[in-house]
This record gives sequence, structure tokens and C-alpha cells, in this order.
Amino acid sequence: MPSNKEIADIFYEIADRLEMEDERFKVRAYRRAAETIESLPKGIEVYKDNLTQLPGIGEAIAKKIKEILETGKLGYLEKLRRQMPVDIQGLRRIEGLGPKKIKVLWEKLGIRNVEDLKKAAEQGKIRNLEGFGAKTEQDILEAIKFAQGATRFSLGLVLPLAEQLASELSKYAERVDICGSVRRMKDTIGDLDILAISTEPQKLMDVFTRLPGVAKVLLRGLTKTSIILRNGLQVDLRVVGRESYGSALQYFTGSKQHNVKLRTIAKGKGMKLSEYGLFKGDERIGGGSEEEIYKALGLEFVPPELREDRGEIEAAQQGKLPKLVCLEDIKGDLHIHSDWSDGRDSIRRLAQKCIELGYEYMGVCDHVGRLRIAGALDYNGLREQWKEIDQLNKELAPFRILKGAEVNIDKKGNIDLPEDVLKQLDIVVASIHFGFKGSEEEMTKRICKAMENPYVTCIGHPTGRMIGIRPGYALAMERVFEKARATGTLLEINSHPARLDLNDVHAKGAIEHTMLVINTDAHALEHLGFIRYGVAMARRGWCTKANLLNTYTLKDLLSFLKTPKKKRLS
DNA sequence: GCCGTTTTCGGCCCGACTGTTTTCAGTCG
Repeated sequence: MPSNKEIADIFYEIADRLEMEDERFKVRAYRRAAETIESLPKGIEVYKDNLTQLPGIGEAIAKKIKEILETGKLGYLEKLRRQMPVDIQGLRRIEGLGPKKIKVLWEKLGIRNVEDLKKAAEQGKIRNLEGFGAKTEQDILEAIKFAQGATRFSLGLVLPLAEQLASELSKYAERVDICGSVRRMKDTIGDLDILAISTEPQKLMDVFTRLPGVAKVLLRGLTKTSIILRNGLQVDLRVVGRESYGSALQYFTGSKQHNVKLRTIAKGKGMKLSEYGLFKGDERIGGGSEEEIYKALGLEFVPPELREDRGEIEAAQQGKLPKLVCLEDIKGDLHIHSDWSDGRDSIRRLAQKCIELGYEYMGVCDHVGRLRIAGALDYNGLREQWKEIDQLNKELAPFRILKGAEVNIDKKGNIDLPEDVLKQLDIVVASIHFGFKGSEEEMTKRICKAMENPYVTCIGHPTGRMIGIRPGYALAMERVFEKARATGTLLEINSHPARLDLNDVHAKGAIEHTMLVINTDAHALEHLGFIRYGVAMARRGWCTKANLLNTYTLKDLLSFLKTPKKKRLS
């Protein structure tokens, strides 16, 4: 059974291919359908009998979905592929290449995939094509380099998959845990490690190798089996005995550097730590649980997110690990898009979902100003929106919807909304949405200038990176952090799985100077759930509740926002 | 191809930026 993501990808590909044929509206229709499918909360087979009820799905696409569910493929797409046998998905991941350029590359140079593209660019063939030039050729080479370096998957893709696999496997095992970098909640994941206790390893491995989505079985044994999923992700399943489960969990969670250091400490104490347990001579003195291992080594328990050998071991020895923020500490989400701009859902529905999540408040920050994505709001639009928010606030009290906006930082560091409008807002998220290619000096100045604006509450996705697509723009982070402190500006941890920006390392650096806020940048109800990835970045960045604005109660938040910006952090 | 107090046809989000093009197409958000 193909996953929702796989079916969505089929429609995205159709859209790309139709776009090459200069189709316009069908392209939009297929993309819309793909977006719907991708964000369904349950497997699409659940909706099989009333597909046309789903937004953006009509008779024709419903029929195609059924064909995919029944046969595993789609004749229409195969026909399109035969017309132009080009690896669209691969080529589209090269930044700056869209369907039109890909088409020219295919027609003029016979380029079918990234490898062909690289060769042609290196040979200088691309610069002579109409619509291309030397600069484009250079950009293509750089984009290829970046995309190829990024064979890692984003946490947001792997974690839900990992949980699904673990839940399936746990039907056949006494205990199943996700280990490795996924358990440590690293922003990008190389492969997925799963650990289990089972009295029927044979059966468990059978189930594992026959999971839906398995493309290839790399190796298969009773204690270790490795598979590759259709999306290219490698998954290792290891089965160990109950008595050494804790040490195995510890060992397979890593990181490698963290483990090396732990083993050194064990050695210094005349002990030996391995995946099979903690030993003194031949006697096993621990290994059933992780807790007893850390305790026996004279350490506080180290949460998996901190296990990177970034000072956590020393802190644990001194009993000085921070009390990390957790999901339950989050009292609200302060960067949410509604259907007033490019979001999908109404403020009312978003608010209801936030209430369900136990939040005390939310911030509606639709696009405002020059970047007219999906009809970004102007001042009049904002005022209309405020009326709705005032009404909802009466209705939903004590829950509180804050009036906000996401504004653009232009190339000079100015905000594209006048101050007399900005000052009427509760929250202003300022972000860079264009002009990523400036020098470090230019980009740093630009962000710093934006922070000087007295009404900018925080900088959205401060580095602009997109996981696997583009690195962040060049920034002197220390200068940004210092400016944030000087001006009372917060920095965002954007929880969107493709962003995770600030990342863990930056977050850790930032809290030495300023406060952070974890936002989802949700464009639909289900995106509110991304918050856990942002919390994970914060935890990996050693953040406590006190470092994060949206752990504040509504009362404290309002008093913070009422304080003049320059005095907020003092 | 989808959708509907513009409802079975006709409209569908659109502006900024970039590089190359001397007036604009392609890409991005």
C-alpha cells in the first residue's frame, strides 16, 4: 500500500510535467490535491469511498487515486514519463531549476538527471543555452554540490515514520524503542535505528522485512536486520535480551562521541561499558536501564537530546544539567498563518485547535506588506482581521488571540510596513524572504538593522536554511545574538520540519544573550503539531522554560509585550 | 482539474527577485 506521501509525490510530479507543457490551472489542481493528500491525518485508504469530499479532489483525481491504490501505479503518469524520460523529482531539488528550465535542458542537451546536469555544467555547455548564462551555470554547480551533500533526511520526515514502524513492530515484541539520532532528535537523520526485546526474533524479523515500503533487505539475521525503504532511508532493527536492554539503548542512541567519553569514564573507575552492560571485572553491575548506567558512572541522567559531547557529560558529573523545556511547558504558538493570507484554515479553527492543545494563547501572523503571497494583507486587510480577532477573543476567553504579522526585511534591513501600523500589533515577526545571496557582512547588517525597529518582536527563521535544499544565508551569528540582546529582540526557533531554524547549535549560542520563541509557522491545522520539532531543537540547545517566551503564562506574556522593547531583556 | 451566494461555465494568488532578456521568463514564497 503506497503511503500518502508517495501518492502525493505522484501528483506533484504530474503537476511538474504538465507545467512543462504550459498548462496552468491543471498544474494548480494537481498540486492542491497533492497537498491535501500529504496532510491527511490518516492513511488515504480510510477515505477511499468519499475521496471527492476532500478539498481539491474531484472525480478525475479520485479515479487516479483508486488506480494507484489498486495497482500501485498510475498509467497517466507513466505516459507522461514516456513522453519525457527525465528525473524531474531529482532535478527539481536543485535550487533554481523549475519545470521550464528542466525542459530546455532536456530538449537542447538531453539532460535526464542530476548527473547529466553536473557533467554539462562542468563542460560549460549550459551557459550558451537561451535563458541561461555563466552565472546560472555556476549557481547550478553550487546547488548540486549542496543537494548531494544532503543525503540526510529531515527529522520531520523520519520521526513519524519511525513511530509508525515501531508501533507496528511492537505487536511482535516485548519492547520497541527508536534509538540513534532520531531519539536524540537531531535535525537531520542519516539512518534509523530501532531496538527491540522479543522472544520471537524470527517472527519479528519476518514482519520487519515485509513492512510496506521496504525496497530492499540489506542483511537479515536474528539479532540484526537492515532494510532500505522506498524513500531511500536505511532502517536497522536490533534485538537484544532484557538484561542488557538499557545498555543497548544507551549504546545505540549515541552519539558516538558521547559514548566514547562514557566508556572512558567507566574505564577510569575500573569498569567496562559496552552494549551488553556495565561490568566490573566479569560481574555485570548494570545494564538493565539507562538510568542505572549513568548513576553507576556518577552522572545525572542525560536526556538523549543532549548526548552530543557538547559539555553535557561534565555538567552531569557536577549535577548541573539544565532542566530542559518540554512540550507541556509550551503555552502558545506565536507564528501562525490563517486563511487571511496563505494559510489554509480560519482563525477560529486554528484557535480551537490551540485550545485543544492546552494553549492559553496564539499569535496570528499572516503575511503583510510587499510580498503578496496569497494576497498578503495591507493595512485595511489587517484592520478587517482585527475585527474578527476581537470578536473571537470575546467568544473564546480566557483564551487569547494576539494580533500579529509576518513582515519582510528588505535588502536594506527595513521593514515593509510603517511604524504607525506596526505599533498597533501585539507581535511582529520579521523575516527575510528574498535576497538570500548577500555577503555575510550585508546579511548580518540587514538583520541587525531590522532588529533596531522598535516594534519587531522577533526574527523569523533567522538563518533561512531549508534542510536539503539550501544552506542558510551567511550570518555572523555572534553579532546577531549581541544585537538581539541590545535591542530586546527575540529569535525564533521555527519548528517547520524543513526549516528547524534556529537549529540546536545556534539556539545554545543564542540563549547566552537573548530569549527565544518556538513557533510552528503553521499554514494549516495539522502543522500546529510541528511544535515538537521546535521543542526538540530547544532541548538540544540546552533551553529551559526561562529561555523561551512562549512558556510564559498569558499574563506574563502580555506584561512582557507591554514592556518597551529595550527593557524586555534587562 | 476543481469549484460554486459569480453554481454546470468561467475563473483559478500574484508580486518580487534574478539573471539575462533590452522588455521578460522562470522561480520562489
